[in-house]
Amino acid sequence: MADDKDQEKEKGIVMDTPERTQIANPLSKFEDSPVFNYINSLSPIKPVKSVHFTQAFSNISFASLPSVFTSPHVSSLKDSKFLRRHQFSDPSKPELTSEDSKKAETSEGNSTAAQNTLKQHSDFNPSNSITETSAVPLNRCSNLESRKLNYEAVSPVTMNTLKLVGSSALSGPFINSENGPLEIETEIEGINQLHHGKEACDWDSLISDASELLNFDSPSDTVAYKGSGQNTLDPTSFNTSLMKQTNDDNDDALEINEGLKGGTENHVKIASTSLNNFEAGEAVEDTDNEGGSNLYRGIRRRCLVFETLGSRRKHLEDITNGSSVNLSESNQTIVPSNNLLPLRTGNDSTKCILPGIGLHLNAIASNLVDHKAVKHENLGSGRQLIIAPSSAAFASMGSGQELIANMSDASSFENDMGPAQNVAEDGSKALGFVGNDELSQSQTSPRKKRRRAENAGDAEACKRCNCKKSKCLKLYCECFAAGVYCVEPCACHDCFNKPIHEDTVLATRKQIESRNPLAFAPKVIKTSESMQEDESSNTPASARHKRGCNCKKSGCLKKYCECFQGGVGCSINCRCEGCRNTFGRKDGLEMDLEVNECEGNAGDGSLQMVLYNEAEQVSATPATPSRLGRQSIPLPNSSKGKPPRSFLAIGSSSSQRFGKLNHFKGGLNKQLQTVGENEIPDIFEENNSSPISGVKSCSPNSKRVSPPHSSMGQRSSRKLILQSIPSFPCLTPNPKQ
DNA sequence: GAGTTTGAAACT
DNA sequence: CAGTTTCAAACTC
Repeated sequence: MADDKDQEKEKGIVMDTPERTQIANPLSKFEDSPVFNYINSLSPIKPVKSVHFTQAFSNISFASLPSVFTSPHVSSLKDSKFLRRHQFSDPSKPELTSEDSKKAETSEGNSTAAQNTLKQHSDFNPSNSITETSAVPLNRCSNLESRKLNYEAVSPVTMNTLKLVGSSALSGPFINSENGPLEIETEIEGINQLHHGKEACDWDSLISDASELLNFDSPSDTVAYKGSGQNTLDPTSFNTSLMKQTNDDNDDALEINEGLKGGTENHVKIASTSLNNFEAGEAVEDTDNEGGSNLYRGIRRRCLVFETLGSRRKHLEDITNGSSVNLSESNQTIVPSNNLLPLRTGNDSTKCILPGIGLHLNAIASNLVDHKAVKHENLGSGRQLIIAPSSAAFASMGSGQELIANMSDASSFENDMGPAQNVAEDGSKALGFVGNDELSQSQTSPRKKRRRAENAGDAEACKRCNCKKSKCLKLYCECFAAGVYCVEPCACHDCFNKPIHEDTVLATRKQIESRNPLAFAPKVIKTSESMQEDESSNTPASARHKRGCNCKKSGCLKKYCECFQGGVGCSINCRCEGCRNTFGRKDGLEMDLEVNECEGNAGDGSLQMVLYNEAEQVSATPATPSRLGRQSIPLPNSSKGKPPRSFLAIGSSSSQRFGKLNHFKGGLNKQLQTVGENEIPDIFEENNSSPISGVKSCSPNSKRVSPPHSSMGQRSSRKLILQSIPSFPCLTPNPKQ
């Protein structure tokens, strides 16, 4: 324990939680046990140490976590999850260890049990390991946490050399407990809902869907990996495990975290840990070939992002408190360009992608990661990690195709799963983003970047602002408005919309929200359900602009018009003049026509394709821009946890399907962001009862779509699939359209 | 790439 | 709430 404290001290983290002490005793006892000693003797690694560190680390993580949660809304959701996991992990670990000890005691060959477990892991049969991991304790205890704990225990073994006997031992029990994923899923879902429910309540007034969205958002994470089906790995587990590892093996951590220094190490470590997790995930998932795993990773990443954020925050605080850490360094790491470039040599870059992105992106990233054994060596900080994806991650990638190819490869193992498609799609977007980054480095012109991005990604991969006077702290700034930090590709001047200025950003957000509580709410909200409510809209479109447009000259036919930009028809709320919005005029005539057209062409594959693709794009894109590798701005809780619009998905499936008949080419990008986001939830929501049918009918890729549904449809993963599926077509390298 | 247009956001 | 200004994206050349 002394060692632990020392380490903590070194890291500038003071962790003397009661939990720790509590844990400590049992552990020490355990360590003293002959079995433990025996095991230790067998393994070159020193379990005792590891155990201690694990605890310490958990504690550390604990400490850092709270800071993470300071950030509002989206983060809060995930954070909460994350936090929970950690929390549980902490307590559970002791249990686990005790369990292990128990097992060891019971088992004659004390070492045998451990060895067996180790073997299982060491054999590295990904599927096996995964299964085991996933084989969560059936206990309805519904403790994801418990599961997570289990995962934690397992993961370390799998990934690193079996250091933790206890963990390995633990895996044993769970192996048998393989439960239908469904059950687990439900559990998870329930939990998620619980978590999200809180957040949602704030929103409900504005958007009834918001709650769903929220649920969808994070749940999707869970769902995602649930959906993956059998093999569900808990990201957190990886994180924790990795964390442990990092603590245990400073060597490893150090290696990974080269360039990180002293006080920053804690945070950095966390980040790196997450990266490690990815790696681990890779190992496990590589063989897995299931989209779910990817999705799952997405979750992890997301957590990572938040985690990193939190850690970063804390880190900063620590630093300010006199820690040896170089603040500037940490901050700088945020900027991808510096550190990232060196890093990425081909494969490495892929890992960078991981950072908290949307599911799609996550999936992409995960895929990439899976296929590429990457080392996240230079990931200095969480931030870097987060941002890395954009610039660094793809820096190596020459062309979008390349990226896509990679992605497709990665996705290929997903077996025609929607996720794979998503991946590809995302990849293209990401590519665009990447390309932008690349370009950004060489080219200073934002426009150029933008164009490049568009070209490469086909859709604006992410938001890139060009603010000159607003400091990116006003809604003028697209990044800020979208609830994301500006990244390198942005050509903004005097930008304050960066993690470094998180406080400022949050304060500004609060201020703006105080003025307009819905300022950061999605501009396009689903109205399909509310169609009845929203009598103003006769149109079939299910989404409408929140406030409506005020166009005078554009006729609502250009992206100047927010309605058009959002891919939604104008509504009664609009004060536009001469509205000719192809997605639906104020009078709703156009929409009706569109609907008829769509329906009439139901038999026409091409037409359907068009519709579907558009819809897909909508759904897909939204996730990417903000999530694509960019750190989302933690929303102030005070704001009632309104998610950044990018995160808020208020579905409008119908609008997508019908309203998008129009050939909206230029405006898709943003449209996607708002509507698209919305779309997903909507589909999810509306199609819940008969999810697939709706999609299938219009989807050109029905094949791809249907399989996932059918196979996974029973699970909550279905939601995820739906979401991902839509996105696929547009991004695919060779969209039929 | 520069300049113009446009409409949202911010301000009064 | 209305009018004006500011701003940055969208667009055009």
